[in-house]
Amino acid sequence: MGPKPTIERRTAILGAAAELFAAHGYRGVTIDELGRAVGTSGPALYRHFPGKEALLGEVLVDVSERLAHRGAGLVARAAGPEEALELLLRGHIAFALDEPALITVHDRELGNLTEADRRRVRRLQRGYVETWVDVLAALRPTASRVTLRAAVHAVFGLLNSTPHSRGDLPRDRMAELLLAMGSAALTVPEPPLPETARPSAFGESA
Amino acid sequence: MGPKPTIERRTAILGAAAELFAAHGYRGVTIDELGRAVGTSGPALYRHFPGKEALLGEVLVDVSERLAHRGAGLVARAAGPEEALELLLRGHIAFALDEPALITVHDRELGNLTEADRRRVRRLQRGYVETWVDVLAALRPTASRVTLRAAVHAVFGLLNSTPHSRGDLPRDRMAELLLAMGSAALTVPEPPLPETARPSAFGESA
DNA sequence: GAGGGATGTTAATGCTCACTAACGCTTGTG
DNA sequence: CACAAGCGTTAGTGAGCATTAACATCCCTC
Repeated sequence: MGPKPTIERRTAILGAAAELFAAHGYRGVTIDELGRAVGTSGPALYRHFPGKEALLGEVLVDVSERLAHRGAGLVARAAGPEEALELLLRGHIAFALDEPALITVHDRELGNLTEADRRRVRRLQRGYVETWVDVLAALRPTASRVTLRAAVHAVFGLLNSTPHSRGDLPRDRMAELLLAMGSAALTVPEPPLPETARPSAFGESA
Repeated sequence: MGPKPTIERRTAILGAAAELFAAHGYRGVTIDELGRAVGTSGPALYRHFPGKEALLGEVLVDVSERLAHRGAGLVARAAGPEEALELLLRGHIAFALDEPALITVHDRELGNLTEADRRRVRRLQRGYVETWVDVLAALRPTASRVTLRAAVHAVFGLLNSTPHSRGDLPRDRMAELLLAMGSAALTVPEPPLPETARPSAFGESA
């Protein structure tokens, strides 16, 4: 065997890739930097991965799977939609706060994936979004799924802003804040989520 | 004079740069693509700009200035903080919906700027954020500015998600939705923006 | 204790790309 | 009418970088 357990090296590389891609973008990171980050030099990577694209693919597929699976699991074990929504929010917030690099890469690097990887990631993302939409649909039966989808994406934007924008706020304070803001945004109080224009009280043809 | 009014060409190049940088990232766009997008070929760019970095710089500084100036103007002409906040929200939403490429680039490409340009853009961004924080501080005197800053960044994340996530929702519907969600997020109802832990009723030393 | 596979290392190799050179057309002005 | 400036064009040119080659080492197995 080689100088280091091969599995450790693999995961070390994936971790470094996530960090570096998040910090400088996929295109802004070189193979040599990646190698140096795990204590080897450049081309040693090719003993573990077929290439740079494969690295990004594995990172993105992994994040997407974790989000989608955890999300589905949380909803499954929730008593009702209210609880499910809270669990989804808390779960996503914890993820965003604890793995900022993964969230950043997940948000930005879709475009640098192989066609095949991109399809896989998109499918997983869609599934995750639909999990949220299902829960919301139970809570707001009058809103269209199109609207709910847009709302969910908007809340993801809110929650995922964390890696870039968390100031001096301690982690848990930030988590509370995001939970409060996300809940509030998804349960808009007065004019409920704007729907298709109400049909005129006078019928279709004037 | 040349085949085209030089000013038109300049703005055409900047427009194409914004679109292309938003679509493929700064690093993912070549000078030749940029030229082709405005009907010339590659190096013609250098008749108008000193280089690729300068292009990105001009785009980003311009967006940041427009946001900051418009924001300050809106607040100045508002009657009170409630109205100011609504104007800020509506203004930012209109910008995000009408210039998705600019918002995207503004969000993602800070890291590819010259030191000098980055400083300028950061200063403008800070100013814009402080405009929002000032307004919010008037509305929620008990919240710390640190918390308010975090909340403002989070709402920017929500509003700026539009370019990536707007589904089939028509523009104006989306605008309403974002306004409702943004307002709700910034005026969290029950547990107000979480603040530093309330000092124990029993005093400091147990 | 010899062989072989898994890992690494340092030198190519070859492509992409920002930027520069060298040269041409067009147009407004003396 | 020259002619100079503005604007473009097509060929370099040189750096950066992913990937591959060729060669060394270590450790597990027989």
